[in-house]
Amino acid sequence: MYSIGQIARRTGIKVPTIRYYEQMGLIDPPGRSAGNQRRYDEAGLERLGFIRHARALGLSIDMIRDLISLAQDKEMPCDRAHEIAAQHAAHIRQKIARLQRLEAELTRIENSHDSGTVGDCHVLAALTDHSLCMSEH
Amino acid sequence: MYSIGQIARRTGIKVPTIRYYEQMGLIDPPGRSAGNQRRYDEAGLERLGFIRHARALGLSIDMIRDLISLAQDKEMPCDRAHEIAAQHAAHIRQKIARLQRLEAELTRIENSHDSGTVGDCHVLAALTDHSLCMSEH
DNA sequence: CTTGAAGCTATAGTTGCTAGAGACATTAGG
DNA sequence: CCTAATGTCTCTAGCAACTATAGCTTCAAG
Ligand SMILES: [Zn+2]
Ligand SMILES: [Zn+2]
Ligand SMILES: [Zn+2]
Ligand SMILES: [Zn+2]
Repeated sequence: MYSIGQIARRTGIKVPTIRYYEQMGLIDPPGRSAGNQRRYDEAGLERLGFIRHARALGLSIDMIRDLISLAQDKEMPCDRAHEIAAQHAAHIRQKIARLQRLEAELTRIENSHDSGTVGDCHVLAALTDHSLCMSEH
Repeated sequence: MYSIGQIARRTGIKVPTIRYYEQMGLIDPPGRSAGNQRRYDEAGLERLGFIRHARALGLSIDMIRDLISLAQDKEMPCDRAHEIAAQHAAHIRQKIARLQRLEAELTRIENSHDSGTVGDCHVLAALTDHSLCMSEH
């Protein structure tokens, strides 16, 4: 039996975050000590490890809840898990593409040197005026 | 004189967002009609255009507020503007790098095929266990 | 002068936590 | 066994940058 602090140390998830995950329904409410403190078993530890890794990979709380519920029955087909992963990967790729467009514009803006006063600052002009941009973003 | 709705249409910023920007101190509170409705002039329109483009480039409200205040005096040196832009570009580059690491892992996970049941799903296993990952993320 | 669209304020919800307050529980040392 | 230090409890509020709703007032066209 682990206290919430021990679980926090072992998983690297902060104590309030663990309570938050419980509130969000990602973990089953654990048993309690005589004094009403949470006591976790190995299953709880494992579950939190899963959540930690899934969050580190960028999955949302909702996706994680779905994955957990469909992982309950080992006999079920896992298509939905693949679907969630693919959907998330697509989302990440979109984000990357958008950020790369921003990065290109920002690099261009960064490299435009000027006389050094606000009045004719190329950086400020470029931030103001999208028509100076080379692409959409 | 433009109403808030006209400004919204011209800038592509939603009406509640314009009011929010006013509350955040990004735009000077505009004059009001006899019936207490906001009335904007060209300066207000231009300011909102600046905010819109800066937000589209990913700058935070705080950065934008700083840029606006330092752009007030045309005679001042613009070093700080360059600094803010560079700082933001660096931040975007960091984000891209992190997302690319995630993307690599997710692609690997996506491409791992399996028998199709939850019990031995490679996707679920990979999401659970970081030791199956090829890199940090 | 009426009516429907647009505007007003204030409040709450979104996401994924994080930080505090104030009270109670546990544990290690003496 | 007692005490002090640390840990844990619940509840509430805050972050960023909006978005949505409710209930009301104002505007502009016909
Ligand atoms: Zn400059
Ligand atoms: Zn642009
Ligand atoms: Zn599978
Ligand atoms: Zn991993």
